[in-house]
Amino acid sequence: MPRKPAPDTRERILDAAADLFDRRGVHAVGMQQIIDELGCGKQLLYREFSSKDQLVVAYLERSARAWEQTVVAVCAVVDKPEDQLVELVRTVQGMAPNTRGCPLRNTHAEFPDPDHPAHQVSLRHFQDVREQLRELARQTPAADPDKLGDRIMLIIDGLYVSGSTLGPTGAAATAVGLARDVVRAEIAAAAV
Amino acid sequence: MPRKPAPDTRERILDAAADLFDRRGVHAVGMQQIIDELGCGKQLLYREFSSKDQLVVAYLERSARAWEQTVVAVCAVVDKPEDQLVELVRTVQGMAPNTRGCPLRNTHAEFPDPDHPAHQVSLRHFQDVREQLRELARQTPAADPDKLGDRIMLIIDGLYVSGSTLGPTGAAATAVGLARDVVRAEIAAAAV
DNA sequence: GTCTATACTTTGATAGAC
DNA sequence: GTCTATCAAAGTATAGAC
Repeated sequence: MPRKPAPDTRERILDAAADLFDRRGVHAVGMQQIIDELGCGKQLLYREFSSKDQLVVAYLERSARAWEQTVVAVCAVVDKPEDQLVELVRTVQGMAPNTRGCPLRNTHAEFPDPDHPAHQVSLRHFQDVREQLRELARQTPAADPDKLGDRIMLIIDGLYVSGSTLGPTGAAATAVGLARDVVRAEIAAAAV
Repeated sequence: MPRKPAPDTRERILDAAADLFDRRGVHAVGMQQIIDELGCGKQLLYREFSSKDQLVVAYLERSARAWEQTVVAVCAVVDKPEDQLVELVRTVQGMAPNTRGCPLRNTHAEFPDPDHPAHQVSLRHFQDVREQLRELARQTPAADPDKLGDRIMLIIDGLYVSGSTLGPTGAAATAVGLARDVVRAEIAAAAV
């Protein structure tokens, strides 16, 4: 084992934790497993995250940030807002099949207690995403932007679920086409 | 009080278990809680279900049966297959907001291990539903029935997720309208 | 002093015995 | 129906390596 400067301890812990949480679920992963995976001591983990709940919250916030970055990346590559919406769906379609679904959705399902911080953080994320998609839709010439944003969100939610269970050839395969149709229809309705 | 005839023991146990599982999640509910809810002895429960896993499987199979009955009920009330698809979405929209989402989806998220019986039962259900929706779509004059069935499934999945998190005024509010548009578009495409 | 590794305490669950 | 064996996991504390 090399020396331990460990300035990026937090990130390394989150890397290991996220990998395990994503694959096996939060409840199924014990703190000891994360420690074993890291090859570090218990002290270090509990120094950074004083409880499992806090670790889970950090994991969720990080997953939420990853989504933000996805949106930023898509918007940087694609010009028109209407194409950005479709491209977002395509991006999710590319990711979902290899995973167990959206980390935030899965963790939300694992923590039904409304008082639990993990529940609150994920719920907040869903509200943010909805507003974000509506905002994006408002930049298109859609007749009803809020409706369009909500429909894209519905498609993304369904895509995550279908894609992670039935795989890329399941119902998820139709998501991008559906998104395109939805965007087109809403813009056509405005042109009348 | 009459002696123990208990022909419906299984159902009574499942009633109590389903109620708790639906509201708090499977992992969060202990066998003792179910027993307390029933007011019965532990023996009785373990006589019917020799382990928690078996109880969970029975709970899932029962939830799957409930879905089948929903489909049957909708098909009995509504005539045309194209209307049946839309009505199914409307039915889910009516149920989802008061619940924590689809019991099968939630439990699936709680048991990521592919070897776990709960995982397998729920996965099987998703495959069945997909085939069922495609079959229904084949009875419509849709241009591409399989695509139509898949899109309805995607909408239902998204609806369950959105409806149970953001509530009936969230993105879920657009689901029925979207389903109607999708059905119409697919039938219009066939008329060309 | 900082990090690893391990032992220990407490809690809560399944499951079976009486 | 209560009582108990067993086990796993969250945290805490401590002993020891660099």
